[in-house]
Amino acid sequence: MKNQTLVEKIKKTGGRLTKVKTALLGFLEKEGCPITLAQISAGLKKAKISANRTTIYRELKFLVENKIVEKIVLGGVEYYELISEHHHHLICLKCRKIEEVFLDNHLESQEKKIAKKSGFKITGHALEFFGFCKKCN
Amino acid sequence: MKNQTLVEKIKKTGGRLTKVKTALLGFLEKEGCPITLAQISAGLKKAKISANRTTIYRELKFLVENKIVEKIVLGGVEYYELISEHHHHLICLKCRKIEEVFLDNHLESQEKKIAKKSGFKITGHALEFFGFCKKCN
DNA sequence: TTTTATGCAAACAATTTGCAGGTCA
DNA sequence: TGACCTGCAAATTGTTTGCATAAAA
Repeated sequence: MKNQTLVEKIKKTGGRLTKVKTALLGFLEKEGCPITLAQISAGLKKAKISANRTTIYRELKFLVENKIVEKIVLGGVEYYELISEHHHHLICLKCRKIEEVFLDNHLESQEKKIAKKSGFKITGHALEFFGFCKKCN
Repeated sequence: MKNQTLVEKIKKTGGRLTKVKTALLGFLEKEGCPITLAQISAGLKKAKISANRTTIYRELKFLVENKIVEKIVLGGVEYYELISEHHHHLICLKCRKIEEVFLDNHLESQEKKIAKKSGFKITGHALEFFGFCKKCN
């Protein structure tokens, strides 16, 4: 884990910088895109940090509750990713590769229109694109 | 179940118009928005169609496989809805009410832009808006 | 009558909890 | 040291399967 703000965030929660937490955050940071619990588990094992499955569940729960990590569902599969600037996802339906997408705030006008029509107060949105990546196409 | 095309769709699959299937489709039709398995289960029970949980799982699986019903995940919760014209969802974070939203601008220009930039061939997208409905706000 | 649907119990899988011992600050 | 973290086993929850029976076509 290189990101200093992450260390600060953990400290603020009262949590400790344990071996597993450090490795887990480092892995999420390195990947830079949403990854599954299975990938996390495998990644830690590969890095010789053989954390128990229970511990990983607990650690992820802690990170999600403290708004350091976000749990998202893409195409029916659960992923975890570090919380960062608002963005969307581009998912390959074949190899499951996931890329981040940044839009030039194009949904705001839509949101306003929908809010007016429906009476909802809109606080956020989620947008994913599905398709096939360069390799798989 | 009033929709005749649904009956036709079922016939085409070789499936039978059983008591449970009829009630299940009728319920999805009546609701007109995504509902959870628990809601389905409760709804059937209320209508005096006490289907076993196993049966509901199997029935929904059948309907999803035959592209009559779609399984979606909104804010971490699984829902089922009848497959219909492409649309998006508006979800109340408090009472969980879900409304359908139809956009005039179908994100096509965005998709083209992203496709060009990323090399992905984009085949679809999912968009949800979160907020608070008129009552809860 | 023949094939598919259903219910029950049991199997299976995923996730959570209790507790004893280990680790970090 | 004292509070938190970890691993193990057991409990819980959610979903699927095997099999005998009931119902649709």
